[in-house]
Amino acid sequence: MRTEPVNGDTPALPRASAQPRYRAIYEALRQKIVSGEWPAGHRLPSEPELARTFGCARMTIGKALGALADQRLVTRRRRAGTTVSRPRPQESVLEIHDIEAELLAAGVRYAYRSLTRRVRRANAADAAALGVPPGTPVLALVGLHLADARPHALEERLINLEAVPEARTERFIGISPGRWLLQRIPWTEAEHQIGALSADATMARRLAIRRNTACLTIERNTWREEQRITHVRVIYPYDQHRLVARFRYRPL
Amino acid sequence: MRTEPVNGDTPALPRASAQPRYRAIYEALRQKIVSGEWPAGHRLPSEPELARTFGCARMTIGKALGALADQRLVTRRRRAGTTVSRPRPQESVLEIHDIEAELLAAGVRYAYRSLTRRVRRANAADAAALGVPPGTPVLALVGLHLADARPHALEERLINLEAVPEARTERFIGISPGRWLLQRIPWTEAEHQIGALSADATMARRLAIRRNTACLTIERNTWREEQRITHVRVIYPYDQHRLVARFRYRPL
DNA sequence: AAGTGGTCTAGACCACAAA
DNA sequence: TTGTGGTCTAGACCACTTG
Repeated sequence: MRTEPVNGDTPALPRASAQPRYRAIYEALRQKIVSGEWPAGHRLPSEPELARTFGCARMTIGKALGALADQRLVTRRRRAGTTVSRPRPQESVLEIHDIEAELLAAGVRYAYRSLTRRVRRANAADAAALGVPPGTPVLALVGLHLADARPHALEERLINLEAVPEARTERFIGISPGRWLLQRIPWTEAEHQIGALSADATMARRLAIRRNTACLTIERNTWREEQRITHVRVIYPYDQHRLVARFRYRPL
Repeated sequence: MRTEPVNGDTPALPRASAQPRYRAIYEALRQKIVSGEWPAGHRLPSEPELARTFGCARMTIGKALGALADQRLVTRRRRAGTTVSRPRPQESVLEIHDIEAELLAAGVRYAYRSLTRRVRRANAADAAALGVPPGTPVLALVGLHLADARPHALEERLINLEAVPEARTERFIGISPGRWLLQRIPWTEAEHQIGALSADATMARRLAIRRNTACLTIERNTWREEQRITHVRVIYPYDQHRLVARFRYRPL
């Protein structure tokens, strides 16, 4: 039992480096794993033991181990302890960015040009794509994303007017529907499908490419708390666009 | 100053629900944000204030706010406090899974069939793809991923033999190169490019599809701590495969 | 039954950035 | 200058799970 005035334990650390302590510990443990010194299945020392080793509180160890677990480098179970995970299944993550922001970042002039715009009651295809009952009022848009005035991608979009009634009168001049929606509706869930298709005559004309050119497609369904917001399919000519993503082990 | 025997503060919580306290707080705060009650730019109460509100320690609040920050729902800065972020840029994340695991999960028989296998010194194309100096010994593989004995995807792979010398003698019978590598080399960094192409005559023959069929391609470069491990391009016939991913606000 | 991780507390010091 | 988040501690209770 402690009854001293207690000023606050150790001086919270000398903090020799700018790096937080839990991160230094995280790096040290991670090194043991990626170097192979601790192979898959190896059991790490328990939290109290590591706390003694590193001379810190158990909570600090917990934070470091939690970070390793977040990255699937270790598996943690009560009683069973913390063990090195098997090499992660070949799985990674691709970030899908906003087209406009991406183009602006690349230093090209961006514009969205609306091609068609119709308010209608959802037909069978609309209902299937958007996931709403047939008859639901929807806004159907087709437009072009332009980079330096050249077609960059073709967008086909359905907006659920029950979820976003104010879209009924919006003309989308000078703003893409995606951006317009984002300024109003923060989505909470999204589903993506990435595929490929050969451009048909209409697509080819709109994108100024040859027929049957292989194109990349991204379809995205967006929800806001159970309610369907929008369905969009974006078509990229393959030779003009690639999705790129790079991943490090997350540096915390 | 406390000098009582101190048994450990409150009984660590009645724990009415199975849910940890920080998570309940996280959910409560998140609701304020996604409901619009706290719009973008709104400043949240400070940590000590929230601790009083929720009747818990500041650290518990910090954990909840940290989770919100991880998901970009709020921005945290010293002195400036915690503010609601602007609706997130249209950006999401696509998981790229291991082909074999995916097919097995779908309940189909999986097999890898090696088509060609060559050890050579990297030519210019190899060097560019794999990111090693020309002349570096590489293993070049072409193979098929089979689902229920039908071609599912075509894989073209280069392996850096300086990084993985034991691949020189491996025959990849009954195991795909990807899986073989994973069992040996945990990668720490990867870069992906997703694109589309029209199948040429060779691809079409190997995949048993018609020429010029639009295909989805995934290229992946893999590093281990600065060293290049492998480059792989996988080609999927568009009508047989789509990449799908769904994202909720991460439930913590 | 016992040991592990999961969570929590009350308090503290510090770094940083805004006022 | 000052208030904020970032980190840390020593200790505690609890839930889970395995031996």
